[in-house]
Amino acid sequence: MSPANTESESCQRILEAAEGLVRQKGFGATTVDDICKAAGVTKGGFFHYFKSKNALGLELLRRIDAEFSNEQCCGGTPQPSDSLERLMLAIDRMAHAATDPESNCCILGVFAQEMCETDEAISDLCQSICNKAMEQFTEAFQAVKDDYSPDSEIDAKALTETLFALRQGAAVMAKAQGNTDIIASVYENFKTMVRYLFKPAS
Amino acid sequence: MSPANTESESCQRILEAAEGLVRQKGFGATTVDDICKAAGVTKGGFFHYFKSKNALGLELLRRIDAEFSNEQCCGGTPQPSDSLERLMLAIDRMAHAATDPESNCCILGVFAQEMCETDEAISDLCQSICNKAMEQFTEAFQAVKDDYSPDSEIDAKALTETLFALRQGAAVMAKAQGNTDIIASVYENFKTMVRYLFKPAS
DNA sequence: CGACACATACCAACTAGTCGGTCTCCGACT
DNA sequence: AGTCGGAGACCGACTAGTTGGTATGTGTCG
Repeated sequence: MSPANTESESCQRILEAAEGLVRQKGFGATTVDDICKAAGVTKGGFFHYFKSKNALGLELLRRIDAEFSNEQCCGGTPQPSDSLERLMLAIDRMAHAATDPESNCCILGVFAQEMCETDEAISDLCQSICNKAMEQFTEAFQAVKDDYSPDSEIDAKALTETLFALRQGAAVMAKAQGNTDIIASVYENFKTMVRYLFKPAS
Repeated sequence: MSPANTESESCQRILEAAEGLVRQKGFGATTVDDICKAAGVTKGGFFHYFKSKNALGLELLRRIDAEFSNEQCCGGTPQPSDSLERLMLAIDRMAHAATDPESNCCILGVFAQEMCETDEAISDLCQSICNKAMEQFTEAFQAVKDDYSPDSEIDAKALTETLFALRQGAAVMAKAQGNTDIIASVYENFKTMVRYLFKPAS
C-alpha cells in the first residue's frame, strides 16, 4: 500500500477510475481532477491516499503486476501434456486478455512510453513486470523446442520477445486503426508461425 | 506547408526540433516552449508558422508519411529477382530504420496512442499511413506465398499486420526495458519464422 | 509603403499539490 | 454511562506554476 495504510473503498474507487481513464487517454492526459470526478472523490480525498499523481501511477502498475502473475498461473485448469499444446493454450490466454477491453496489455505500454524516462521507480517496475512475465514464456518455448526440434536455430528467448512485442504492438495498431480486429488476427498468425516452426512436416 | 506558406529555415528547425523531442518524451509531454528553445525560436515565431500545437503534430505526421513512402521505394538499389529475398531485404530496411535512433517507427505509435482519440485529423492520417505502408508489404508477402507455398493456409495480410505490430511493439518494449537490443532480435526472429514458413524443407 | 518574418510581453485556462477545516468513530478516563 | 480527545477519512477553496495561445511591436526587403 501506498502512503496511506488502509485500502478503503474510496481508495479502491480512485484506483479503478484511474485505470479506466489511463487506458483511454493515457497517463499524462488524465488529470487528477478527472480521476476525482470519476471516482466521486474530492481532491483532498485523492491526496489523502496518494502523495502524488505519479505515486498513483506506481500503485496502478503494482496492481497490473499482480494481475499478470495471476493470469499466468491460471490454477486448476488441466494442462495438456504436450508442450506445444501447453504453449498454444498460454498464447490463447494472452490473446484473450489482450482482446478484452479490460485488458492490461496496452496500459503497460502507456506507462512505458510516457513515464519510463522521467520516473525511475515506474521504469524499474515496468522492466521487472516484463522480465517476470517473459521468463515463464521463455521456459515454455524452450520446452517445445527441446521436444520438437532441439537442433534448430530457433531461439526461445527471441520468440518470447517477439510474442511480447506483438502484444504491445497489436494494441498500438488497434488504436491507430480504430479497430481491434487486428489483435486477434496477429495472435492467430503468430500461432500458425510457431506451429510451422516446430512441425515443418505437417 | 501548414497555415504559413513558406518552408523557411526557422520553420524547418521547428519541425526537426519537435520531431526529436516528441520521439523522446511523447507529444503531450513536449511543450511548445521546449520546442521553441530547442529550435532557437520564440513563441511568436512558432505560432507564426503553426496555428496550434496540434497543427504542428499533423505536419510532423505528414513528413513521416513522406519518409515512409521514400523508405519503401528505395530507388536505384538493385532488387533481387527472388521474391523471398526481396521481402527479406524490405524487412531489413525496415529493421534498419527501426534500430536507427532517428527512426520513424515509434513516433507513429506515439501519435496513435496519444492523439487518435482526441484529434480526428491526426487519427485519419495515422490510419492512412499504416494502410499505405501495409499494402506494399501485403503484396510482397503474397508474391512470396504464390512462389513458395501457394496452397498453404498462410495469410499475407495477417503476416503484414504481424510485422507492423512487431515494429510498434519492439519500440515500446525497448523503452520499457531501457534497451534497444530487443528490436534487432525481434526482426531477426521474424525473418527466421518467415523462412521456415515458406521453406519448410531446408 | 506594405507584406512578411520574427521578437517581446502578456493572458486566460488549467494543473498538481496544499491547507485548514469538518465529521465520525473509538478507546480512555472519570 | 457519559464525555473527552485524538486520529483517520474526507472536503473544498486556494495557490503557485505551467501551458497553449494572442496582441503588439520592430526590423527588413522589395
